[in-house]
Amino acid sequence: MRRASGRPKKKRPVRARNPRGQGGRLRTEIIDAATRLLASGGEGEPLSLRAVAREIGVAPQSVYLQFQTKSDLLLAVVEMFFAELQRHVDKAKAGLTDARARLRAHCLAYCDYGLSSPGHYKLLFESRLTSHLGIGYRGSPGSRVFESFLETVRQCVSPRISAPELFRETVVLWAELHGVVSLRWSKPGFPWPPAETMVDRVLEALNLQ
Amino acid sequence: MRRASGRPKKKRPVRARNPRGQGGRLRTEIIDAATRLLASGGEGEPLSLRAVAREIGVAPQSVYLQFQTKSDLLLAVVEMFFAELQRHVDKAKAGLTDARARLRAHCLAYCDYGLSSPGHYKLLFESRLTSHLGIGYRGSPGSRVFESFLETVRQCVSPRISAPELFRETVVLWAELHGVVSLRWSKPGFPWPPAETMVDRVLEALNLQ
DNA sequence: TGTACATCAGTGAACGCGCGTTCACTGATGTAC
DNA sequence: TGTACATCAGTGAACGCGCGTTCACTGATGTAC
Repeated sequence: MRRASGRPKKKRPVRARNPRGQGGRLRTEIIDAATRLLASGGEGEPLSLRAVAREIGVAPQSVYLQFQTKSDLLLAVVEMFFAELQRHVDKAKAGLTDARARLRAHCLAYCDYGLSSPGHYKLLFESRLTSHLGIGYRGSPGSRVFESFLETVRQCVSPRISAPELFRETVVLWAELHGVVSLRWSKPGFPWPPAETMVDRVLEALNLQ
Repeated sequence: MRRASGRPKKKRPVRARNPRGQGGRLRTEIIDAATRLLASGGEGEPLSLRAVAREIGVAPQSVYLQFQTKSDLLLAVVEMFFAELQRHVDKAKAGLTDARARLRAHCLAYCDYGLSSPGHYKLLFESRLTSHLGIGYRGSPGSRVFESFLETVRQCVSPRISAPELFRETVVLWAELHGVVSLRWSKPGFPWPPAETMVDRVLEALNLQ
């Protein structure tokens, strides 16, 4: 995914403009470029609108034809990433029927997403950019992801458990998963046990395995 | 801690230069200013050398009299913050003798540090700035903090536990604490249960309470 | 005791950079008549 | 079938900003003789 040249000197790669009536394609190109940049520039640098334009070979102003501001672009990217995460998790569970196997697959896939796409994960769950983008809980781009996680946990616990208890168990588990991913990127020099080991231990401790 | 004026327009507040021979005082002033800026500008903005100079009322170049580069300044700040975190945790445990009470106090103090000083916590445990500052494990500014945590956990488990098992239990617990703090800042709109509730649940699950 | 000099804590001015954003413009393509 | 015109997908050029860093300089204070 990383560009061949260390520094892109060429400002204007060849790029045919979209056919008349297809200007909206640029929107997808922009989001894709942002995705690529965040995936490759794994160091965690913040995304710049100009870098996205450069990546596509378009003038910086052209981004404004599709997004009102940089924040709007980021919001669109975040929505894409949450959908991506959801697909990743769903795929991992596909075919599994045992509730506990499904939960374990869900947890491991969540970690895998964070560990293989740090740029994407950090934008979703660490960035100051997204915490003030209006992403709260109800109806937020991430809420579907959380709700599917909660349902997956529900299948592993007693049906007589109270809603707050289920919620608490889910959130405690989520915090562990986030810690596994986030700390690993924060302290790469630390002798981390495999993510799988940590996930299995917490599932066992919470009596979910 | 927040500055009275929204935007500091005045570029040159009155400031007496340090007496001859005391130029090194500026070093402390710089670190203090960085501490203040990170504490108040809680939004999570990255620290700039020029902002630090502005905060003290000194020219940007003056920082170079005390630090070779911005990274050196950051390293000094990080060391300060780790020491600060250690003091915070030690203070919470002071006077407690029961091993499990001490561990619980340690965990709650860790969360409290992260929740009350997000700027400091994020620099220590979320920033791209520090993960490449040469902060690994052995001998790193943060290793003392981890080792004291590991010792505190050790007092709560069977003396026959193996070293890798103890290490794993400690790391799993740490990941949970980090998740509790980090996710809360990342998703302020989410209906989080109290940090204490989550800490107590994971301690119970890990049979440490 | 007076003075030349070294030392020290800083500053003035500038460098080149990338950033988000705005305004006026271009040039190809389709459409109305 | 030809042509004037509207629409559309973009660009040229510039704005003001803050950033890390460098180089040459200043002016007060202490010290050697």
